[in-house]
Amino acid sequence: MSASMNYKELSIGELNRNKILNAAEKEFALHGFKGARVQQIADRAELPKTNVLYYFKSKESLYLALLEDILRLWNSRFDEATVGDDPAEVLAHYIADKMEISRCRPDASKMFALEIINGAPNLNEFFKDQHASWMAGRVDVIKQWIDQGKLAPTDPHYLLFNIWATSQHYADFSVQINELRGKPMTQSDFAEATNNLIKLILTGCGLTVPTEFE
Amino acid sequence: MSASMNYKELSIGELNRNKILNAAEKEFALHGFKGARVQQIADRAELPKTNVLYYFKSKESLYLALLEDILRLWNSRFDEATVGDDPAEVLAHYIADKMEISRCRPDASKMFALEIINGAPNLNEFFKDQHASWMAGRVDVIKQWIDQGKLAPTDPHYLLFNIWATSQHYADFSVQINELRGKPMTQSDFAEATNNLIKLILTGCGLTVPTEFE
DNA sequence: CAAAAACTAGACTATTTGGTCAGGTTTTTT
DNA sequence: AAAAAACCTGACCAAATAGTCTAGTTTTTG
Repeated sequence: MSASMNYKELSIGELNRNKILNAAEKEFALHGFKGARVQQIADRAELPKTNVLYYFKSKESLYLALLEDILRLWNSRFDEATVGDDPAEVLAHYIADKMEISRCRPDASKMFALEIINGAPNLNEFFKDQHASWMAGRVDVIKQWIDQGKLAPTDPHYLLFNIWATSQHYADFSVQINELRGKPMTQSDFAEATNNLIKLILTGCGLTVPTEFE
Repeated sequence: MSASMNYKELSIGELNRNKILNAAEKEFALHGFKGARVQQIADRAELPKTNVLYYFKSKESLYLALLEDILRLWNSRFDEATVGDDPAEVLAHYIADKMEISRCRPDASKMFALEIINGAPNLNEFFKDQHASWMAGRVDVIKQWIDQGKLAPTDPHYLLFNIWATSQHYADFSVQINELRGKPMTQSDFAEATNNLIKLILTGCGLTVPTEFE
């Protein structure tokens, strides 16, 4: 991007790159890496296929660029929580953040789900190590909360898995959810589901739901 | 299968069909319908590709045969529960059954997950209607339990979604779970996770965990 | 305004893919 | 044992696919 450009306007390149990334996210979310077709990404982006391969040198590099973007979504306030924080506040906000991602970025969630289901062939060791050490840190904080009697004794791993599973389900399984509810989830349905989930998890941990999520 | 055959021995055809179905379940679970390759299914089944297409006339019909098998897995005792039953017993067993599927048939669970994430293009209207009416019936029973004060008030839809999400997560995201735990889930880990989950869900519904799951 | 850089895109290619065919062998039935 | 049915498989084939090449046009820069 040229330096003379103000914040409003994007160069043609930036614009097309965004179009392609958006289209690719949808296609990869629908069909996974192997199943997605460059031509269909191009069609969705309303560009010739050659143009897609001009901006991203291969299907794989496009996929990887997207995956990197998506991994950044996972960052949250919970990352910096310490034993001094209030677990009810921290966990409630963490759950709410996760639900917000499911509502606003369902395709990102689906793409990540497919990557994991497929055996995570594109998540490199750096990311895995980073993720594992994040986990270790969070497990540690939760254990300390339990030791201090702030939280009912429970396995911290399972607690986190349950939070991820339930929140991501609203994105990954949205087709089934909409079919069974008979109507799509509105923003206020999401708010209701979020409070419901916070209540379930927090109650299950012996915590009181913060008033803002009641 | 010929009538003269005893229960022990399978005809060549039955044997090969099983080999193919097992191999295909793995491949479809890894790559989805579009991403799976007939050649790789054949390799995994240790048969020539032509042989796969001898038993199943196309990749699609193989996929559909498998999907039909998998949908039968979803049947459970909960299907026939009525308002007269004990919700704690019924839900605890339902959760335990779901966890057992995740442990024993992870690839079936993954294949189903991919089908839903991909927009359920192969689930026909008959199945969807059947599923929707199952849901309506179960929602009804749960509502009656709530009306009778057997269960804390909660949205029955979200309750079921949460049960599915958490239990299926152990199959669908097993790669991530194993990576973060640093070791694979053993059978007794599953038993522990099951009891943990039952406690979470039941406590969240104001129920007491049946002693067999404590 | 001229040169350079960025962008566009049709034609093409090498490879992969699902699927067919034809001519076999083996197993089952009568 | 003969006929029929079931099973096997190498050789193909047409379509689809990721990616290249080349010859442009447009935009940016000095």
